[in-house]
Amino acid sequence: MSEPSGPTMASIGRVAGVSRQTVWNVLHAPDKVRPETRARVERAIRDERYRPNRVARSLRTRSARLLGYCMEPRGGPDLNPVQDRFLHAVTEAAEARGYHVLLFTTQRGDPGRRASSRGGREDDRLDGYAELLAEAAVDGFVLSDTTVDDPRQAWLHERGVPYAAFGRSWSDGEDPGPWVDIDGAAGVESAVTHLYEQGHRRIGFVGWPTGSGVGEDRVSGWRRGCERLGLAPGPLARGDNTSDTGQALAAELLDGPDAPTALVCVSDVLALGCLAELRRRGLRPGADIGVTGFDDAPFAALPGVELSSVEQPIERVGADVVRLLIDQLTGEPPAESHIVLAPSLRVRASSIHPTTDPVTP
Amino acid sequence: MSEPSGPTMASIGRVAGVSRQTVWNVLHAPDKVRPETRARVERAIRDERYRPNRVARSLRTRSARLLGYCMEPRGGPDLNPVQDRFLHAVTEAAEARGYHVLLFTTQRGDPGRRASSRGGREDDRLDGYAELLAEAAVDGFVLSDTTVDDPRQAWLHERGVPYAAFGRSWSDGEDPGPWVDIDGAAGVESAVTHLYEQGHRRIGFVGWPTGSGVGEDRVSGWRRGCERLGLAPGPLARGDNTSDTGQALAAELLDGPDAPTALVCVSDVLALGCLAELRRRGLRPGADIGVTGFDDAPFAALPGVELSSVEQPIERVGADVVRLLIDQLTGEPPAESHIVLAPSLRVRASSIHPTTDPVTP
DNA sequence: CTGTTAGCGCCTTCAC
DNA sequence: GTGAAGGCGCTAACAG
Repeated sequence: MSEPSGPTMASIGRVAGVSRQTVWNVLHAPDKVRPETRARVERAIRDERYRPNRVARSLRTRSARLLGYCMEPRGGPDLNPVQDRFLHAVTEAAEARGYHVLLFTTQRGDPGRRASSRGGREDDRLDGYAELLAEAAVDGFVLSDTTVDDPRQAWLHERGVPYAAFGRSWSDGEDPGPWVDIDGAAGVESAVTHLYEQGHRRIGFVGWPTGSGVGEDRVSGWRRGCERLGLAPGPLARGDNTSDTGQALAAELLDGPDAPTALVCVSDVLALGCLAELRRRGLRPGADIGVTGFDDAPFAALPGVELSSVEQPIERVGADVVRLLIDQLTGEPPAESHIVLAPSLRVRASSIHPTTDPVTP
Repeated sequence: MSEPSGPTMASIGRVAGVSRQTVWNVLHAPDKVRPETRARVERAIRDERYRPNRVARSLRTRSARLLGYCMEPRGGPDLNPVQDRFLHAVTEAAEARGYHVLLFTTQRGDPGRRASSRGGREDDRLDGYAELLAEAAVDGFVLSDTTVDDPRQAWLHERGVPYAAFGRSWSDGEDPGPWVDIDGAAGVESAVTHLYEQGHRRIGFVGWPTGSGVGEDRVSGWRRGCERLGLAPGPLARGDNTSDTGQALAAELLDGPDAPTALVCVSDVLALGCLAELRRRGLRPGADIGVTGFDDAPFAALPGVELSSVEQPIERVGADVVRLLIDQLTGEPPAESHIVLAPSLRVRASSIHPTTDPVTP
């Protein structure tokens, strides 16, 4: 059970014939040590394969050098490719600054207290965020999948807990803390512009139900794009984020009074439903009706799908979120606290009008 | 900078008018404390929102209660839905036993030493696994995406580092350590059986290049299934895991001497390519040619795809891997060290023969 | 049952 | 430049 516990500063000191403080100096203030001594200590460090014990360091410095990240359970088939890439980016960026990511989950939704499990009496058992904090297991949190007025932001802000979020808070008044987000409006607008260039003049929008900050942001990009290009905004249909809904909404728009020749969709899943509806009607995506999605989900690039989509620079988001968070932890002056990154359209067959495309000389 | 540091055992003891050891007893050996005293201490713990400091505990017990997991960078569009779900399952299972997951990445492939970055001189800088170990930052590792004779297993085994893997080692002789894996052969065999029941008698296989343990396991399930059903194994084609390759392989098989009426594919990505080739030829998946995939990737369920696929019980795998690992850490008697779980076929349109299906009364 | 005592490995003044 | 001493918060063996 009791492992023979690796080398310590003391053991290195013994080997090198110096005190453990000299070992510390060699590691943290090398110029304060005479070259011969330093060489001797460095040699011992290498021979013994010494590495400072992270736990002991954390206890002393009161910093675990760990960033908490809550994994939301994926309900149903997850078509969102974002979480994986984001986590990888966050992990890599954190490592570059000597931090690691600690994963956790929460069963109940909100952070804060929750009812006791025994007797129904009020209890102070704390949920995931509060628990890790109280245990001093992490120094701060990385948030993602933030929603309108996300309770987590306010909760963390009130307690002065360092955090940084992927996704703005969308709150009207308050500004709880630092975030990085994608400029969804700009992304959608670029899709509108692209479709315009492909010859479309009647561009519809397939969106989510009202109330979602992300969704309204994207709608506004569609409106703005149409306006800028001198187009009357085409018809708009809304529904929840499933491809079945997308199919129904596409049918609704195509059968409506002023049928669009192109559909800009708020998500790839909805866009996929649109593609299905086009196929059902014998219409060719791109050639007959232009379609674009948002997210650049993995399936967008598949043969037989070939969906044009707005791609989010997730790796960049992860790196920036980590920077925002760790700068707080190290007391660095916060250069900026809100970062908006521009996404870019990936053009595929679903939005290319063959005749408009100047391929043949 | 210096946070006013939350409550400690000592401060709780002061509030409750007892020594900090009594506080410890209340937490770890409640029956050793007189009920009144205990009540007083418990009340103080709640009032102060005390939670034991994880870092201090770790230092003392020499156990970080952290499991390391290396995030492999995803090359290109990742169509594999597994990592996300697996990580979530692992995190949840770990939490249930008081552990958390620590994420890290490695730039270089193999664990072990790597060349110095300065001067080319041999250096003892250690990579991700070794580093976390030397720093005592984790107690063990969870592996996934293991390959044939994965170097990580041997490396960890040699050093006596606790670990558990998702994926058997596929090594011929040695048995480096505990793993959980999916019975790929059984999964494929169930696909063969299902296609047989749909009326197919000539069943081809679309596989990966030889040499992959996972791939050969699945091929063997196809052979076994055909044999058991008294069928001569249909034609076999191999290629790398892209849907373009899948399309080419499907064409090869369908144009070959004894064209199959059904295609069992080693992966969903290859199966998707097969579906594309069928569509190109005006053949209907299911009705004309049965197709099955493996993994139950998110896109398999999409409308317009409807691919039958062998689904892996990832959540179960995650839970079992964690159990195998933590049992080692706590010195529990290892009940078993190799767990093989049965996957199950999810039947969708791509493998259902309409006339064979007894729907109409 | 309760309190005393001694570290875990590191960081950080302070003397020599 | 180098060494000595104290403490972060917890665990654990031992006395009272």
